Amino acid sequence: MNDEGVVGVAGLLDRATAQTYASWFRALADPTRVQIVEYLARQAQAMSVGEIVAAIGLAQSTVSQHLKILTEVRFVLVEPVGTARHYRINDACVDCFPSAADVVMGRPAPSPNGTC
Amino acid sequence: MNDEGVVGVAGLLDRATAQTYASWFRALADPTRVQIVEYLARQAQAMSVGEIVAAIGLAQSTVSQHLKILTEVRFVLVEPVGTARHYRINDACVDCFPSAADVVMGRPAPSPNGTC
DNA sequence: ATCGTTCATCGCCGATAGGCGATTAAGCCT
DNA sequence: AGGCTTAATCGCCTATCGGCGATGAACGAT
Repeated sequence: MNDEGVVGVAGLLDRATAQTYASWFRALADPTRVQIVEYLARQAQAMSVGEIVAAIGLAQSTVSQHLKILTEVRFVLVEPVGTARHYRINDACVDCFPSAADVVMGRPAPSPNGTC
Repeated sequence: MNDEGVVGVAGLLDRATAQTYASWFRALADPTRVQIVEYLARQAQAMSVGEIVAAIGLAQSTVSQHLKILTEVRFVLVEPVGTARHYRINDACVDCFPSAADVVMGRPAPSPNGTC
């Protein structure tokens, strides 16, 4: 992303990286989305929208909108199954999102990330 | 926070915890704030608003507003020094924020957190 | 007391977010 | 074809965000 290690000479995090990280954090800036992601992360198999709606307890349109936001940043992946759609966590993000949190907190991530 | 490990029987993350985490993520949902936090995290000593304004390149009122948001979630701590104010990273958050990211991604944090 | 410096706060703006009901679209099944 | 189920999209609402200039408050120095 940047040969200098994502940090410019002035000691400021690369703007593009900051924007990417901010988009990830914004995707989780809502308690409902935090619950959805954490819920999906602990499920062995993918879940339908109906199941997620039942677990969350908000309107179907609302949950669908949250799922759209989560898929746009690829925290969550979709697969159409008949008339339903199965949502599951993106395992790549399970690794690289917490390491982004480390970077922001001043701990350069040692692991080879770039998958996300 | 919850004897069952922050996760209810239905397999949903505790709403209060989700709200707290969401407020943390919302504080970093802007690229400028991501840059400010990462910048402060790599500084040995606290920085004045003027120095941060110079580094960021936005209006003083804008930076001040961002700093207010970051202090409200205690990612950043303030100390008045004469007519200036020195901002620095909250070391406790350096530990507990990435572990919150782990929790959301389905990895229960093993470390004893509760400092934040 | 007055000025200069440093920073927070206010008011305004356009843009975005989050919730909902209603509607549309896409598959399945008779 | 017709109806049923599932889920995305649309439109509307209010609320919050992010940017800015201008103003105000606190302090040090003269």
